[in-house]
Amino acid sequence: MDELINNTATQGPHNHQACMTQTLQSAESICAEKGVRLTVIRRRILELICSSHKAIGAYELLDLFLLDEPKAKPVTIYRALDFLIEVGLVHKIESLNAFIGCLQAETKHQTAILICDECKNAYELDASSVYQSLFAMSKEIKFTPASLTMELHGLCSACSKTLK
Amino acid sequence: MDELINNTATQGPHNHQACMTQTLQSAESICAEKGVRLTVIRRRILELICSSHKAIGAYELLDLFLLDEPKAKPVTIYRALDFLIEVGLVHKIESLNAFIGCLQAETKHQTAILICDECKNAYELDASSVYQSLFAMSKEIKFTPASLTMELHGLCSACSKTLK
DNA sequence: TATATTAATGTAATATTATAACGTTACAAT
DNA sequence: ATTGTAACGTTATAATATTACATTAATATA
Repeated sequence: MDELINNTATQGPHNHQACMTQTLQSAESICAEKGVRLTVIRRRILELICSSHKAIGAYELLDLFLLDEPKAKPVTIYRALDFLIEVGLVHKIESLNAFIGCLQAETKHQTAILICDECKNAYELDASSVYQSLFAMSKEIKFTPASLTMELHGLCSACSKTLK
Repeated sequence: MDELINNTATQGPHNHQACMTQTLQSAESICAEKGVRLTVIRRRILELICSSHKAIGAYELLDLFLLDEPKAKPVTIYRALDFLIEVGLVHKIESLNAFIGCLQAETKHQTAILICDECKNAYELDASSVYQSLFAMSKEIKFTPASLTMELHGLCSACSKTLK
């Protein structure tokens, strides 16, 4: 059944330090398993992305990364992002040109991204059923589906209340 | 029931001149009804976008527009695009930073965009059922949905055959 | 009809996002 | 140790999009 992925984050404050530690450990083992290299740079960029659940832009990321590595250039960030996206550790939010960490990179998943336009937090919702139905619809008209981008903008629970 | 919108375009060659004429006439009446102005510039940009079913970038559009208006600047294009999108005559494809004309702007619609990665033609599929189900899922976790971006990449019928 | 008001456009500059090209270094496999 | 490949450094630039402010056109109102 479809369900929310990073539910701790949506349900209010969570232990973010633990969340990050877990994400990074998971990233290590995923890369080990795939035989790809989570270098110091890549790991650091992932860490920066995962330091919150807000979507972050490449140049914001660069600004943060520059604090460690004063000579870093945009391409350093984009290369790391390409890698992290390829491996499935990060998602790009196309409607924002920004990036979020993936909290369930181990498992093959078909998710919709929920973006709060107020606080900018982004969540992933498992939407397999929706994928299936859209893929089926497209196949009916002989379209061969490859990849689906699904981004739902709106207000998260907390922000909905605040703005009431 | 969900169904393909611009099916003539997916099913093979269609009378594109008629398709465009109809789209532009429809645009005129939509703007009249809404009490907004489809100026010469806006109409021309819409015409350029609708001259094919391929997604077109803002600067490609500018190159075409410059043939008429040699002094045009990027902002001219973006302003027209903002207007056309606002009115619902054009959609932005976020995953391509490109634009397509909307073939059913009269009727309120909830569509997925199908993008052929080979020929770049883009279609709209009515996906109300998918919208409903995703909106419902998001509400279950107290997320207040506002707008949904759904872009399915793959291969259209014609290109699937060709590449076989 | 004159005038005020708002919407649209002109023009220049610049911000933001992303990639290309090419050299160098680090790592891994023989 | 040598060699091939992957990662990174460095510079430059491409591609996408917006801001700011002046001017003109359209519409509304006196």
